Formats: sequence, structure tokens, C-alpha cells
Amino acid sequence: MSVHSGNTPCELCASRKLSLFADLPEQHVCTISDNKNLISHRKGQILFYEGTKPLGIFCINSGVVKVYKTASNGKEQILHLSKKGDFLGYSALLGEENYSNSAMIVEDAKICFIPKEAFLTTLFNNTPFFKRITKALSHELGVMEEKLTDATQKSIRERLAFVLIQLGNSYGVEGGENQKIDLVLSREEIAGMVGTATESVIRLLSEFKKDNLIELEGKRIIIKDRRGLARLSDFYA
Amino acid sequence: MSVHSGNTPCELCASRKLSLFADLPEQHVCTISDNKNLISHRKGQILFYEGTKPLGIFCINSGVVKVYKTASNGKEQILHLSKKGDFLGYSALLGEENYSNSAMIVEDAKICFIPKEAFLTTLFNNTPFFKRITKALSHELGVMEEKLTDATQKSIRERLAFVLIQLGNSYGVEGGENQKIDLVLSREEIAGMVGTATESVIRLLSEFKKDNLIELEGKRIIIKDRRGLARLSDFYA
DNA sequence: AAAAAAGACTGACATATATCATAAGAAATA
DNA sequence: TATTTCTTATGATATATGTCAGTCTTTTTT
Repeated sequence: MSVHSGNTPCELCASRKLSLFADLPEQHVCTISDNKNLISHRKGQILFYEGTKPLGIFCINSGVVKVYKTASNGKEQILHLSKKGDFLGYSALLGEENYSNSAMIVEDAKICFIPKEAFLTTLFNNTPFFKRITKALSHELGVMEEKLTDATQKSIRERLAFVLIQLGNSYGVEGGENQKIDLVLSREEIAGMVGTATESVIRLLSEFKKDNLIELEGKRIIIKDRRGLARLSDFYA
Repeated sequence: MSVHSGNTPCELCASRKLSLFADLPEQHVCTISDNKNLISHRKGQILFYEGTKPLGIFCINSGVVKVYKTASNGKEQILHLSKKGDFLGYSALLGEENYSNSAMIVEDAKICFIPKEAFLTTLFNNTPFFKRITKALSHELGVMEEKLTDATQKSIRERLAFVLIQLGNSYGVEGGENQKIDLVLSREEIAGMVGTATESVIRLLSEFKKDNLIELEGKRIIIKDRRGLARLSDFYA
């Protein structure tokens, strides 16, 4: 975990333009920039733990992070994956609560840490920015409600198909007819996204493969028939 | 659905003190009060539908409302129940999206409608109030994440036990050793809260009864052994 | 009050999925 | 390179829960 303080100011940061900081006026960008800390993280490292106190927010520069909760049976429920331009941990800060979930690096990452005060000051002195954050929060809530509904009303097969489609949307690289999911997740992690047992994922993946919906290339998954998966996922019902 | 415009100003409203409006300065309370509309609703009426455009927020004066999503199989997933002092629909407004869920009256209710402009103006001119709303939103997100995790990792039996405990907490009236849930929900609605089939709820409820955890009095449920239910719900694991 | 509709309940049954066990393959470590 | 550990894969098995069907009860409507 290496620190590059000040390294690349936010003013020049490419991933900032993807983020909620995109339209921040220069003055505020500078406040953030002066206070941020860019840190490199390796796969497997923890960004924060459920139950601990948030001291700031994280802005992902590169890499992938999984945000998850650990259930009482020890299994991880992955709430979402975050990538370049995404903010992490602002919900706990705004909720004035300890983290309600944990975050772990899934793909080597560079992440800026912005201390609480700098972030909140900017927020409270810039209503448009505050609005944007709140909008993101509201959207996240809607997404989570959707996930809950899917979790209770859809089968594992449907949910897995849906997760694959989403992974394709976010991490897919096109190649002819196919779409390769360019992100290495263990079967256990995929199970954590779907909310099922690892063995079920493995079994269903080989079923999907047999049905020519996907192809398996080691840990990587290639989507061969997106529409087929969509049909299976009950996406359009 | 009867309208009592202006009826009982917010300044004097008892349920306001329970709400996010609690600490609003007088000036802003008046803005809200001048614009609000108190409406009486009967059980079964719809407050808003998923997919429609929000025109304001709702503040519950009395009664109970269920907020739910309709899954592709037609079943309702109840996201939460709201009662006196609760706000409804602000998430869609702040997310600048159509409603992501629907709301229906479960117990006859009096509800104030506050038009979008009055609400947003107050919000954007009162940072502490905006903070409080955002805090509530963040908290809701955490709760939803917890529900998702429970939905994927716990059994129906555990989830039903947990729902009963929560209903006891929110709508329970004490009576000796027992706690009566003073809210009439159909078995189908309880199933919607748990995220399961109606028959499963019925079966499990009679099992709980046989195990002396609860008692059934028509539609009403009486909790006889809260700790037993908590143990069953894996609450402390 | 009678009729109709909706809801609660019980039983039979099918099956998706979790769990356990074991083996093969891949990756990490010595 | 050898050894150990982790991950993927496959099979066998148990069971919780969904679905369908039918009866009884309660509520609503006429």
C-alpha cells in the first residue's frame, strides 16, 4: 500500500470526469485536491470494514472494488462492484453511522482518499454538488430495492444470468459476436453477487456453457448469447 | 379520499414532531404548512404507482402504508411499512426519477401531500434540514442492504421470525407476558414482507403457534415468546 | 338474509438448491 | 521441482419451499 500524496492533482485527473466531482467548480476541486491522498492497493486488500468509523470517502482512480456484507453464516453478499470514477463510503459519512458494509480490492487499484472534513465542507458549501450526491444516493436505494425484489422472487438461474449480463455491460470487451468479461472473479465471488452457494454457480455456469450461452476460459467468462441470457434472466417479462 | 386543505397547520401537528420536519425553523414550517394538503385515505387506496412521476412528498399523519415493488411474477415485495411521522416519496424526488416503488394504504390514514416545489425550496434553503434528509436516505440504504443480505442468506423461517419481531417492535401493544401486533395484515402481505409464498407463511405461522412462540387471534398475531423468535431468527449469531 | 367472492388453511407433490464428499486442476509456497 | 494449499468441478443426497388442488371460514356484495 503505497502513498503518493498530491500525486496528480484532481484538476488533471481523468477519472474525475467520470465521477460525481465532474462539474465541481475549480475552487472546490482544489480544496479536494489539496487534501486527497492517492493510494495503491493490491488485490485482496481491505479498504474498510463493516462496523468501523468512516474517516473520509474513497474515489476510485483505477481498479475494481467489491462492496459486501458478511452474513451470519459467514458468507459474503456482494452489494455492488465499483470501478473508475465511483465514490465509496459516502453513505456511511452522510448517514453519520459506522460502515454498514466492507470493501475489498478485486483488481489492483489506485484510489484517492478524501478526508471527511474536506469532503463535507465542499458538500455543504455547494448545493448543486450536494444535490448530485443525494441523487446518486437515491438512485442506489432504488437499485438495492430492485435487487431485494429479485432476490426473493427470482430463481438462482435467473439471477446468475442477470449478473452475467451486468458484468458484460460493465466489464465487457467486444470480440466479434462475443463479449468477454474482462474481470477475474472467483466462483465464490460470483456466488456472493448472486446470493447463492459456490457449487450452484459452478453447476449453472457449466449448464450455460452446454447451452451455448457462454464460454469458459479459465476464470474468465465469455458471453456468446446475450439475448439468450436476457431471456433466461426474465429481464423483459 | 377527502381533502382538508390547510386543516391543522404543521405548526400544531403532533406527528410533525416525530418527523424529519421536527427541528425545522418556524419560517420554513410555515412555507410547508401553507402549501400542504391533508388527505384521508381508506385501506387499499394507492398513494403512488411505480413508474409514475413524483409531484411531491407525503407525510403520514396517521395510519399505515406499505411500500412495495411488483416483481415480474406478479408478486409484491414489501420494502417497508411506514407510519405516523414517516416521509414517503422523497427518494424519487431527490433521485429525479420516477417512483421506483408503489405505496398502498394498509390501515386508514391521514396523509399530507407537500408539493415538490415547497419541499425542495425548503430543502435547498436549509442545509441542516437537507442533511437530515440525506442522513435518513443513507440509513435507508443501509437497511435495504441488510435486507438483501438476509434475503439471500437466511431461510424463510428465520426471515418470518424476524419480521414478526419487527412488527412487534413497531406495532406491538404489551399485555402481560405477551405482545400483540396491532396491525391487520393479510397472510399474503406478510409473505410479501418476508419474500415468500403465502402458503409458506401460513404453514410456518401454525408451526410457530404449535411451538408456543405466537398465538393467532384471527388475523392478529400475538407474540408469546420474543426471545424464542429472536433465537429462531438467527438474530444474534 | 342469501349469494358470491376473497382469504385462510391443509395436503400432496415436485424440484431447485444447499450441503457434504471427493477428485482433479491451478496457484502459491517451500 | 516438489509440496502444500486453494479453487474448480462433479456426484450423491436431503430438504426447504414453491405450486397446485381442494375445503373451510370470513368478508363483502347483492
